[in-house]
Amino acid sequence: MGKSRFLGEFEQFVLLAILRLGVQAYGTTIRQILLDVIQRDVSIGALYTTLTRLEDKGLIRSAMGEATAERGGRAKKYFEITAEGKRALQEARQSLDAMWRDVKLSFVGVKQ
Amino acid sequence: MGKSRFLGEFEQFVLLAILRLGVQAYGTTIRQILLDVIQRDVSIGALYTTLTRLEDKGLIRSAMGEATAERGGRAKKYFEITAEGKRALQEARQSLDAMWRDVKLSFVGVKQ
DNA sequence: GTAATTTATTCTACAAAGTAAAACTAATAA
DNA sequence: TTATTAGTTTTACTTTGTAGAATAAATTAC
Repeated sequence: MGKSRFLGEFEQFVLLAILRLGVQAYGTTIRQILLDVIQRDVSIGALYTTLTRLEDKGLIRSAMGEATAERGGRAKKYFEITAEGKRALQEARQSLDAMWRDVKLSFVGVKQ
Repeated sequence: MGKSRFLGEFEQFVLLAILRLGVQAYGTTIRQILLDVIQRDVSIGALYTTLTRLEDKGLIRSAMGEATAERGGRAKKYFEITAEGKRALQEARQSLDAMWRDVKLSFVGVKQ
């Protein structure tokens, strides 16, 4: 079992992107979600590096799609989050929530 | 001005710790908050490295306290967050919120 | 049937952030 | 004048973040 390290911020974003894409999460769509939702324009190579690492840690798993492409192009590699991945994501969120709790009150000078 | 990079997760935690400590944020107290609130036990050296980097990026500023210690020991270095630091923190939060939005609904199998 | 074209993944290399351990500093107390 | 105490800096290394180029495997157009 993966030595319970912490999730990096980008790793969290990627996990969340996979979750919201559901069954059709693969390189290009994940990258697009990141761009659409948080305007984060990351190179596709950078994204795959993170995907590989997340899989090595057991936080996601992947499966190659059938080679039934219509308009040319290589087969897609689909990703989904594992139970451990969900757990890691929840933990990261809980920590951040805990740190933010009460802080908002004293956080003057910046509109929320 | 600091080339608007993204905040790492630990950097966010440190900024939040400083915010909630208010006027008495310095090495030891920041470390203690991290331990109390999110059970993150980081070495003091690691913390200072991050503090230094945050200051270099203009997200916090520091000031040495008067040498009026009572029971021996060196003067404290107090930290406070800058306007830019608050902004960066807000942005990081907004991105994470945006990515989490709607995800909760499809997030079955893990108690929230 | 082979050379584009298209869609996608993998590799390589480096920068930035996370982290610990040891060294150092500057006070007070014995 | 040497401990002791409370605190900060330095050094060194691991992990994450990131881009760009290379590669792969399909389809389509001569």
